[in-house]
Amino acid sequence: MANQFGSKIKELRKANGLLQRQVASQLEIDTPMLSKIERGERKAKKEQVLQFAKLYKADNNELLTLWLADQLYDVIEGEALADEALKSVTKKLKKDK
Amino acid sequence: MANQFGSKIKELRKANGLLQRQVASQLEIDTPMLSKIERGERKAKKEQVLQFAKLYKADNNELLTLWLADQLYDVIEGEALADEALKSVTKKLKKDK
DNA sequence: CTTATATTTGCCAATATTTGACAAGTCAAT
DNA sequence: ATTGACTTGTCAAATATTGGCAAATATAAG
Repeated sequence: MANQFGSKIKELRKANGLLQRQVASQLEIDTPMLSKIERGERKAKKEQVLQFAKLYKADNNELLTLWLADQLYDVIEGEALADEALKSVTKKLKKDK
Repeated sequence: MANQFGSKIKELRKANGLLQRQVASQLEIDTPMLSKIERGERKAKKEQVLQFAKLYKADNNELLTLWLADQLYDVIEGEALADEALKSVTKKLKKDK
């Protein structure tokens, strides 16, 4: 259930000595929602990812990458052909660029 | 708009000398729906992917891979960090295995 | 153990997205 | 102008996602 992004922002919150209550109010969500985002039960919005980065003095791109990777993972989770598909899309990406 | 899977099954349909009407009835959908799947406007169900493979005497895994890759592509389309995210998830996949 | 605070869980209604179906459209060949 | 193949547009029904609240469960301190 947990995902990379959620684990990361939980860790960052602790490292910054903040409570869910404090962070949640900054993002204008309630603490149950933040709890769910941290545990990967809900997906953060892209805009919120940037807010996390700012609050925690973390790198935008690092968090955005984890956040995107989680979404990719959701697609291939449990798929036998996951790695083939990843190769295929990586290849296509290079081609189009 | 077009995607890899749609283009492939359209090509396979032609190669097998079949009309949308004929294929659609086999899959128990209407021709507008098949048209949309072929053009990437709608997503086929996994079960339908297998039906396509059977009808067109094509390889299950090849079609399933394209179909999955399209879904991955939808996630990263237009994202600046697409390749980073792909790397990240590829890495995670290897690790978990 | 009891209280106080932090986090998590469960649930629900509002909203948004996806779906399947149909009618009408275009296009090419005759 | 008619026919057949395919595409486009629209719609309501089904499904999924969302945000928020109330209640449950931890965690820590006295």
